[in-house]
Amino acid sequence: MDFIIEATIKAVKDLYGISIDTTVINLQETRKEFEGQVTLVTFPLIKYSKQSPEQTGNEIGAFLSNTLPQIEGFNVVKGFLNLSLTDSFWKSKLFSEILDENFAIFKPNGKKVMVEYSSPNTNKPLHLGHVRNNLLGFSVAEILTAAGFEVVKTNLVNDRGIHICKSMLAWKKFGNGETPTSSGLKGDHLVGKYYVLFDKEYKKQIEELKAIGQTEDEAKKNAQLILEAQAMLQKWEAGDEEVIALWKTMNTWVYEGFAETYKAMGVSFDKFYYESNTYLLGKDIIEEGLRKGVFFRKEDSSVWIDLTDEGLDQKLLLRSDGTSVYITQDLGTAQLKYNDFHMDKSIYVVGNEQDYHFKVLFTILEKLGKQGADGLLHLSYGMVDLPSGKMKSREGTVVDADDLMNEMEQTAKTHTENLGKINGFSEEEKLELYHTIGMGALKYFLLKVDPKKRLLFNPNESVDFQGHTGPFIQYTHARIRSVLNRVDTMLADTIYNEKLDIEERDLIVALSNYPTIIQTSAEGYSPAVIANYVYDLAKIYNKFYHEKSILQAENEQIKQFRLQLTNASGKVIKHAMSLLGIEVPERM
RNA sequence: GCACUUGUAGCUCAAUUGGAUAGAGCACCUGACUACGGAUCAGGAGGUUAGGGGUUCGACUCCCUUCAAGUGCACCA
Repeated sequence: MDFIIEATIKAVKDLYGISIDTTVINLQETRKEFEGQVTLVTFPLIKYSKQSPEQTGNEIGAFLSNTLPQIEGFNVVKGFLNLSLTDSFWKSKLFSEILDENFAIFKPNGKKVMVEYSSPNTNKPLHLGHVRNNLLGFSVAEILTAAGFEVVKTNLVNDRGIHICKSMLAWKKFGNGETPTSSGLKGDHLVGKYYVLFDKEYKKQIEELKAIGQTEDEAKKNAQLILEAQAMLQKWEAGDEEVIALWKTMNTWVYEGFAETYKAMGVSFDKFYYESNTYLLGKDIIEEGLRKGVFFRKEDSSVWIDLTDEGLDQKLLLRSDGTSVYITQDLGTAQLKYNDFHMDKSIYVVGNEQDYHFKVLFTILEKLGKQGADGLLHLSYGMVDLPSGKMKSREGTVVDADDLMNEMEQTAKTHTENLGKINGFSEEEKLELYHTIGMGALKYFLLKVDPKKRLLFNPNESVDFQGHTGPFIQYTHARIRSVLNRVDTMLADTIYNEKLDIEERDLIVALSNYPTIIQTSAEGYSPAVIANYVYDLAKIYNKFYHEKSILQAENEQIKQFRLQLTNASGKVIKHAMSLLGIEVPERM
């Protein structure tokens, strides 16, 4: 709508003799209850016009409809100037933009962005919280790619530390050599089972110690199991062959399990980083910071940074014994990633519980003057809560990712069978469809919510398949395909003499917004923008579909025109859904 | 206690980033042509945008304040 903005600037110049900036021009889509498709808000302009908002609207409206052939009429309601664009404008919008094969395809912008997401621990299987993280990360990567960025998806695997040793130790003590093969358990679930078992046995020991007079804190420190786990960690760090071998074995099980889950979720990565390789990094950055005077050393020789000027605290960066803390290795890893890829932006998809950590991390990197520091972003998302509150693995209230996905497929199966519309599907096709629909429902459910907001998931009320849902949009696509599959000749006519019906025009307007929507969602790193758009689009298409006959249209020209509209809608729906990582079926 | 985030219909979410009479879905009620797929469409009911104050032509949006919920404040990761 740039031409309207330009013309408005000219209008203000010609009418009132003042040059204005584009920023004071506020264009928006006209509300349904009024005539017109584009609305100019006149309030910001009245200080130049020195007229009432109505008067200003009328004067600019008259100017615009006189100078712009695309505008056929206008009306002013309060301070809002509603512009009606001609049919031929909207038709050419459809024929020359929307139906063009390059529609909504952005040229590469030459910028590289890294999206780090997933980043699991290798001591237990993934749960619903991870699912949100993975879907968000993947979708944001798709959206940025569509917006013209070169995207590198990375996964920083937390594969070492005391928690890993806990499952290792429990397996060694109580496992009797159990393996995924021998037990039939998925690798990550098997390892997770021993993590839980460790906790159970550990608690028992704590109780025993308390019974003989130790305090809670003492008991936690002195319990045999935790001492053994700590000893195991030390052995791991010392490179003890036996411990390393066990670690490798169990991690391999976990990776095999994760690979399955990732595949089911439909996410992927370009580069894996492992903390077992990066946990010692960062010490040279400590030296650098000390040299530059950004960090300081206390008498006990621990190293700190003072961030009180930034409204943060003093932060420990290196212990008095010279060993690193968490943020030390994050500093090192940030440097490593930059050295590897030289990206312009680096996005960390991590829950909002780490807001403070990332504020500190980014501030430090900035203070050090690190390259790429200005492109760092914490994509902070809200926790997934159950009606009972937070998920707690130790209390068994986690929603397991694999279980959840299976349930979704089962529900999809039940719905589909009840409707009985898939005659002729092979068993394989059926399974694929159930997966597509079940995951569509789940992904849409999680992605339609603004990332920064917390999300409530009620396992007892299954995710809907009707209304504002993934399957609703998938269904719209399937119906579009069904119509298109019934015609054997589709002409690419670009001449259309009939008057546009409201439903047709509304659809063109919605379709034409798509590139802007991609832009907006990329700028805000928000798949929810796409999700809400594609739902609106599907609704508008369904309205059109219901009101207008396509195959039985009044004449062949109208039929062909509506087929093209249908075709364009199907393509945009499919593309937008793909940005959410959701597939759309041909039939369902 | 301090810091950050959030609070919109009974429930789950929107609101073009300060614009019109705050919109959808679910649930509830009513209706839909012998037509291209009814996982659809149309209509009804449902709101003091947590409360109060302020800025503005205009506030769900910005500022102050009270309340409520969540998260973070380790020589843990």
